[in-house]
Amino acid sequence: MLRTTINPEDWLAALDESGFRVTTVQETLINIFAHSEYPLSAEQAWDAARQSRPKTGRATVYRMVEKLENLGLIRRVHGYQGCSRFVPTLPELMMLFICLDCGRADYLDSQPLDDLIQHTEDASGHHITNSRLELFGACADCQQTD
Amino acid sequence: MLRTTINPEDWLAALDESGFRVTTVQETLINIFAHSEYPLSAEQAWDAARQSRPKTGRATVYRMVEKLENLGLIRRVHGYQGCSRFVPTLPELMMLFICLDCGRADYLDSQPLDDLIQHTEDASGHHITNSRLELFGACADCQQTD
DNA sequence: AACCTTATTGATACATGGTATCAATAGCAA
DNA sequence: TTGCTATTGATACCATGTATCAATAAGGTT
Repeated sequence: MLRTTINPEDWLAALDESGFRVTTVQETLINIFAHSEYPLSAEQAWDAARQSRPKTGRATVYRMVEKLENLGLIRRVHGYQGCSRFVPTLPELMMLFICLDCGRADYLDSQPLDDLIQHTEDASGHHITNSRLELFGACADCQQTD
Repeated sequence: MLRTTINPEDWLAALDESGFRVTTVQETLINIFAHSEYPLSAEQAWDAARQSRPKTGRATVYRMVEKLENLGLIRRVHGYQGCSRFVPTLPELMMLFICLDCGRADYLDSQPLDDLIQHTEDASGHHITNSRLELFGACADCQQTD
């Protein structure tokens, strides 16, 4: 399962450029999210953060998750063990596939989705500003091991 | 904005056929959901139910919402004022558009989504069993009144 | 390097949305 | 009508996320 690389440095730079202070909590959480193959909840991120930084506060993690989501660095996964898990965002790869077997996320080129949106705008007359597409099933790897 | 008709009788029949008892709470809630143009939360449905049936319990409404969702009669709308609002399901119309202006839901023919899924399966090797597509923006009506 | 300003943090209390429990009620089949 | 039991309503409870506020620490200034 192919994963385009995510660079934690870029995320810290994005925070810096947005006028936020760069802190150790941020570094910790960014590394956790950027390196996880699986959707993570804020609670899971909190657990992970305290392993390397024990006094990390719970509210802080929730605040950071919100900030990262607002900056578009992570995105929420809906309908997979609730709606409170997040995966890193990969620009240009807005189609998300989650394997219901191994739980890993795969990112797919969004051109088909762009085409679908264009087609739908033409057909319906609605102006579409935002979309969410999530696909679930068995990934190529898990089908072979079944 | 076109809406295919929803028949509450069919919903009651679906409950009956699934082996559930047909009760007055069910009738009340089914009518509420089947006739709403807007995504409704369980809490909103509870408020609506008590107007015609004052002693309706909160837990009962949550249970019914879960049951209707499991039966595929209503579906959850994600990312519109949280993730806890529901709209009636229209078979064959799985593409959901929500107007961020007036809040109404529109249902679109799902053929483009079926095509996208087929294309993605071929391209990625994943087996897709489930999908969620939601589109947001300004509906045709609201664009004219702006 | 020491200082200042203020964004960020951590601890706590709180709010919201949803669930478990269980006695009372009401479908429905005999 | 009766009896069985699914469903309901009231309550207490739990999980997830948020508001508050004093303490801390970024990072610019001197």
